[in-house]
Amino acid sequence: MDMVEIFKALSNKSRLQILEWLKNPSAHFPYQADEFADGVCVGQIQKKAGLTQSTISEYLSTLQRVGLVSATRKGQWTYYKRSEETFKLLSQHIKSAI
Amino acid sequence: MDMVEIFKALSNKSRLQILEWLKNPSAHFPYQADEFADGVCVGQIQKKAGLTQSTISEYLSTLQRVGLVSATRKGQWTYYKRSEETFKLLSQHIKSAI
DNA sequence: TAGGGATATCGGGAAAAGTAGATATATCTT
DNA sequence: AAGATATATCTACTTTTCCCGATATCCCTA
Repeated sequence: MDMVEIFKALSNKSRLQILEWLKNPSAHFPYQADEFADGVCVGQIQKKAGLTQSTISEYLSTLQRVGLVSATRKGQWTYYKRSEETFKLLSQHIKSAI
Repeated sequence: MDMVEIFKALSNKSRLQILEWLKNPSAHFPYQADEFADGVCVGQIQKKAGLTQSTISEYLSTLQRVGLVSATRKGQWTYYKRSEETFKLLSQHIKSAI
């Protein structure tokens, strides 16, 4: 875990917001039959965030690079969901190491 | 707790390092009779970090602004120490809210 | 009260991050 | 194979961060 990079990724209102939405997708995004098993696609997140497509795509890739979310490609869509394990480790790390 | 600002403060190698040192001052700084009751003074931190005095002073003030450390002025020295409560809250917040 | 030491603040140049528009790529549909 | 749709990447501009040197402020002691 590169702490500096993780904290950088978290140092942004929009990215934090996205992570919160992804914590409970059904509360924040339109109905999906699969109950968001793979997460939420870029377009939905973009619509809700109100930033451009390219910005959101980059933000998600930033979050993925540091391990806070994972991506699954399904056809023309890429679904992103939280990597809860990373959050757990991060929380522990803050308690023990930092 | 302004999460974005806290994460920004943590998004820097040197500041993270300082926080780690302050976690156990006697392991990282010269002997002090008071067992670091008020923390460590700016000069000691600066010497160890190898950055300029102005940079360290600013870094410490950044950490203080977001509540990660507290400062105590004693004569011409300012001692900084960790605010453990903030770390606890942060760790919890990451688990529950983000 | 003058000098000196410790810390804080100010001003700036280089590097990185924030964000957009344009374009490329991948995939689906017909 | 062509067009439409979803996402990723590239380029560029603006804002912020990283540090520094210089200077100001605070406090101690002779």
